[in-house]
Amino acid sequence: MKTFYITTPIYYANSLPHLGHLYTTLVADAIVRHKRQRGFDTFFLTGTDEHGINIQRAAETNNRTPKEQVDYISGELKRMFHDFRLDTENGGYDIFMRTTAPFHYEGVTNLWREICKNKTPKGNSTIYKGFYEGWFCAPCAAFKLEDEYKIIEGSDIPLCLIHERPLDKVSEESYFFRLSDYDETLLKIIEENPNKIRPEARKNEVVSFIKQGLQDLSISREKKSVSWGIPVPDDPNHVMYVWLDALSNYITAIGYGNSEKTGFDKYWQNVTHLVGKDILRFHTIYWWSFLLAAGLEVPETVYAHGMWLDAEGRKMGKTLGNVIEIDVLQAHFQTDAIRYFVLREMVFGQDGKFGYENLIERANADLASGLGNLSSRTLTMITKYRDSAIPGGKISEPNYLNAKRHGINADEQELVSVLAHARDEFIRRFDNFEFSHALETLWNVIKRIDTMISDAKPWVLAKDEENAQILNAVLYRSAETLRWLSVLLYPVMPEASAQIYAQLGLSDDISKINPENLTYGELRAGTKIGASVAVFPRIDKNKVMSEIQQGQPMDNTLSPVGEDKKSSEKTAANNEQPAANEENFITIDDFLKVELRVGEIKIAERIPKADKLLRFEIDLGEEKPRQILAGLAEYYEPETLIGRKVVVVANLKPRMMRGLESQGMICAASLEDGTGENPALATFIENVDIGARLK
RNA sequence: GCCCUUGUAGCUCAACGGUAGAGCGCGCGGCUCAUAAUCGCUCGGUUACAGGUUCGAAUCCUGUCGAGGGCACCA
Repeated sequence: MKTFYITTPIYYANSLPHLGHLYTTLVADAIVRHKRQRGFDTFFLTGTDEHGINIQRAAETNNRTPKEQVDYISGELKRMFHDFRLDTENGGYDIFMRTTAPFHYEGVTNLWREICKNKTPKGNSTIYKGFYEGWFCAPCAAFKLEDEYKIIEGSDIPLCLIHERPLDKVSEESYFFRLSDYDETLLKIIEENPNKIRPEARKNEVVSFIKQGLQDLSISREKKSVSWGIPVPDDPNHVMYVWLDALSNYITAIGYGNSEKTGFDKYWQNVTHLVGKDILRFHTIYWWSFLLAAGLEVPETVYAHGMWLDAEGRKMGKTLGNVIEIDVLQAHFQTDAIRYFVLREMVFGQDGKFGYENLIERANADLASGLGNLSSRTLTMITKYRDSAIPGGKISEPNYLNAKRHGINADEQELVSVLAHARDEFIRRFDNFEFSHALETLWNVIKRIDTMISDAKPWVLAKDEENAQILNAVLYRSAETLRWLSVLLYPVMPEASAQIYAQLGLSDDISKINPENLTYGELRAGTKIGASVAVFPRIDKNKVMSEIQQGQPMDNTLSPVGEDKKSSEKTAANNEQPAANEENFITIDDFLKVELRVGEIKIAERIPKADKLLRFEIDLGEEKPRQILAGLAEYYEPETLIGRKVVVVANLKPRMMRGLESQGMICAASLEDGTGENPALATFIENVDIGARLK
């Protein structure tokens, strides 16, 4: 039996679930369901990467232990996957991998030992001890990466973003992986197997990266600087660092180096790694080299997909406030509509645009008006004209001419070949990760059947008993097409397809029907159809959009201070629509809904790795100071703000940013179009009491 | 700075050396089985700009302008 193993990246457990996590897992889910239908023996992995300095830091920030932190995040991810029916219970992933699992420790330890035993392609030792040099911040007790320090002009010594003090150049003992010996081997593999890295443009980037020359890779840290990790075998003063630990999950999960899990021999030889384009290099150059060093095969396919941008094509970001919120999707849209949208809208491998409005338009046009309506009109006619039983589809010779007069080809071969061709094309495209095109071919079929119905006019045929056979044929062809579509679309829309299938009166488990074996005519005449219910209810765009906007005022009405120019423009433009026929005024009641209060900044500090956000604790005269995040880091030094009295929007719905809850917003002045001076915090000339309300 | 991709209808994209097309939106007409659905027709493009190669260029080449991406230890 052919096997198929697919993985998503294991998501780093320092931030809450977002669209990126959902998207990749959802695509993998669709692919694996398709392969299962086709009879492949499949395995589907997703999970969390739970070690490293960033987890330690996230844990500290949230007053948790690292273990509590990763339990929390992986729990949230699992909850999201469950909500979107991507978990095992709902026929989704086979394993939710966690790098803190004991079997993973065992597996990685054995992988390390195995790598050590071998030589590189150039005959050198694979792992050696050396010194890792980096910029170290003593108060943080940590090495700083490029985005965690800044270099002031005229100085060579970078400053820590948190402590604003110069970093020390420190070297630390570290194990190194001799990546530099693998360049030729990697290039050879890629050249001989050009489809292993896709899409092609990304493959070329990897190739040119390798050709620049590879440096050896530090694969451990001293325990005193990074404690949260897997110990290096036989050297307890070191823990393994990020990539070796994380990447190897793909094999430990199927039993490499441990006896708890099984399936390595079966599954590893045909694995597809789905990754975001931002981590492609690690999944090719690093990962393949580790595998080669351990004497293992490199993956069959590594596919780098694009990123979701907002409706205007800008990157999504917390500070921009243009993020697609998972709970909004969950609250307002059918899971199947979301699945369809992401697979149809993004040409896989390129970036795609995601806006709630686009989602609604797609769902209404393609699902409600397209597939849903075809299903509805077909089933209704069968109920009405044929007493809810599927009629026979054959047209006998005496009726040939009559059929032709009604625009119907008596020979069903034409439709048979249309369906077969669409099916083949769909499968081919799907296998080739061209989901958008795959779906398009099926929608051409829908269009064709809609046209057939309009041409034949069943409501006219029904009036004359002489046309009974022609009417039967029209209804049968439409119903049979729906059966095919249900089977083909199952991986994309598991629930809706099953519903349509059931409404046709069929009771098989659609997830087990191989679309390759679909045969025209297998829908049996006489089958009693089930109750017809709208599978894709039409979405009231104005209503849903206004609900979404009300639900998250911060995202759509108030732009956080100090933001991107275009963002303010677009935000303003969007808001004109709902209020288009109103005067551009609000009432005093509207204004009083906004609770503006005076607060004193008690704590102001930078957030690691966030270049725009500052974290504040602000006293509003309440029991405890509030934690508020604001995008001011580019304009103010946090220390200078402590003690300052500012205007705070006190009743803004709290929201998570960078894993921290922001319980309000600080008011600052800036031009709508973002030109001019930096944003200025609103303050008072006279002395004011903390907690006083502005009105 | 170096390298790569890209610029086609209002929007999203297809045509990859041979008459520029599709979907959505807009406008008109038809139909009533259907979720204001569906069917037909119309409107709509100096293919960013300027040169060049060619019998013929959206397509190949050069340049200009615009957009996006890659250039290592962060998932």
